[in-house]
Amino acid sequence: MIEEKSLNFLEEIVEEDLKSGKYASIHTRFPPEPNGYLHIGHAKSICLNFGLADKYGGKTNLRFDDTNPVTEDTEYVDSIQEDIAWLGFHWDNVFYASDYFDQLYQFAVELIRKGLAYVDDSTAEEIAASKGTPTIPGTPTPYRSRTIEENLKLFEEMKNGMYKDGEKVLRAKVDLASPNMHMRDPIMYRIKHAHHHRTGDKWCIYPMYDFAHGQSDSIEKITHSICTLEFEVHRPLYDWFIAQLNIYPSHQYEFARLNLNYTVMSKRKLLQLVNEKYVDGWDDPRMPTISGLRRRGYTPASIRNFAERIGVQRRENIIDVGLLEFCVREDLNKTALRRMAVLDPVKLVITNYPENSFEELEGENNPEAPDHGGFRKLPFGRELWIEKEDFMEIPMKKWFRLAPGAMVRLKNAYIIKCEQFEKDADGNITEIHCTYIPESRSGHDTSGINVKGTIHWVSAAHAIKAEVRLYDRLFKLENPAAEEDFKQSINPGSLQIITGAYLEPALAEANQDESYQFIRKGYFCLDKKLSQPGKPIFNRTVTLKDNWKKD
RNA sequence: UGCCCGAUAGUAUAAUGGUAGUACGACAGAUUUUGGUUCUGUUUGUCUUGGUUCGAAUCCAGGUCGGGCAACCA
Repeated sequence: MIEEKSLNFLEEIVEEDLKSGKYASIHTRFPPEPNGYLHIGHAKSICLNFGLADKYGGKTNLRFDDTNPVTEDTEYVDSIQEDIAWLGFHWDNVFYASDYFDQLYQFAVELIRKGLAYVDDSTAEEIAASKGTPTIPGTPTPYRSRTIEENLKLFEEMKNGMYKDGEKVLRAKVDLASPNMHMRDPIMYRIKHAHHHRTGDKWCIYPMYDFAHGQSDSIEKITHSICTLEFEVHRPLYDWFIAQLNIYPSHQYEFARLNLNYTVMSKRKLLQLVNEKYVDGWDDPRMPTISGLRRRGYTPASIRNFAERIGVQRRENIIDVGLLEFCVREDLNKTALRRMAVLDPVKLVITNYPENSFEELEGENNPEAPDHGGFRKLPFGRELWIEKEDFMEIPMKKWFRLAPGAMVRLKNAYIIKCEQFEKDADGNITEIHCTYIPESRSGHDTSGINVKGTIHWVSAAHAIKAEVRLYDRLFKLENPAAEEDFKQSINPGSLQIITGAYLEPALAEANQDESYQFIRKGYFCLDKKLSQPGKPIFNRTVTLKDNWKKD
């Protein structure tokens, strides 16, 4: 039987609107402000907006909400488009709120003509004071009663640059006593003599969010304008402007934004991490940005699947990063090529294997793929590198790996037995001596010996050296944003750089578009920014799930 | 304090007046040449108090708790 997947509340609304004939088709939009890079929270919104349109045969616009030239930049415009495309979504149009500045100005004039807007000369402090408090109604400023003619003249003078920043604003005349603070004569336009990344110096007045967003939606005939919960109180204003202007009635719906534990999700905080060099940039692999996740090795499919699994609701939530990690493991397990890499090496000598003699073994590329994904060559010899942590001088209970006298399987090779080991003056293990069982070669094992443990290795004579970067969560606390200073909870060990890792030779042909599972260690990919031909740098995307419980 | 929104296992998310289900996690077992994958099983939940009803997670009322709103930010 086929279980029908239940709809989220927005899908229900859309289906109802389509069924009732309210709309023949739907049109959504994704409206980022180009003042920072997109993060995983935006990915949720992108998947929602584009996903809704895809599912119901509608369209989605990308619209840059660029009404504040002081914080916005084309660098962000470019990165945003790159990230959305990388996630696998296609927009119907790219628009900018600034495309509508002329139209918006006309809308404002129209409201002035209707007596629904006025120029206010008060300072920001005076306006704030006159708005009252949630429990005390606001009071009009002396400018509220200006005539329509005067307002028309002053607003045009504002546009023509006759006033300095902050000298005047245009306000909507709504209701100073409204219990909703956003209805107490909100500011529509402010003066900013600032260069805009698209309109240059054409304008010195810029519309506020409340007088740009809904109007832009309406101009584009957006049917379902989906935003996050904090804009809920703006909805009456959104509807008011549309009603007073009598323009296309777009409707706003709100959902709860994504929160992830052990990270921060505000552009302001992420910008701080970048500016104050706590990270390498917006695309640092520890950042929750889309570009960071991409550099880390996350796949578009894993992020889309994550967005699907977390769902859409109106209640506040904090998602466990473990779910994101699950999604990327699930995806990479199916596709990543298996390779061997020793991150923390110790020499292993097979004393009964001839010196200066090598043989070529084979290893499957991916046990999950049809025909094992093919095989790659694996040179084997007398001297190998293995992981330090795979040897214990005094083994603990349930230890399956190497220890004096113990036997393990070398992955895709032979069973070996540990005969002795050498230590330096400080007690560090420097060399392990084993004997191998010639009849135990993988695929041709006639030894009849069964071992519990299998470890990875690389031939010392053939290994290539590489830098490997291991990442941990950027913050020590589940909810760093709740702290007085979120930077206090930065995890000092979030990046571990290993310069002397040994990789199997097949990894010399590693390419940037592929993910690799370093057997028993995790999923890795080349760092697209720092890796050089001949000097590879690998990023750990995520560890393998570790069910082994010591003790 | 005024207005708005929300509350289902540890975390998310279903059940749309009729058996509280699913995923992740955790725990146990099977399989395994990755202590991976896969498979099986176990565990844990309707914020509270009333009301309506044959029947309430769902509808109503009061309470509790959490979030949002008083930027010339979005």
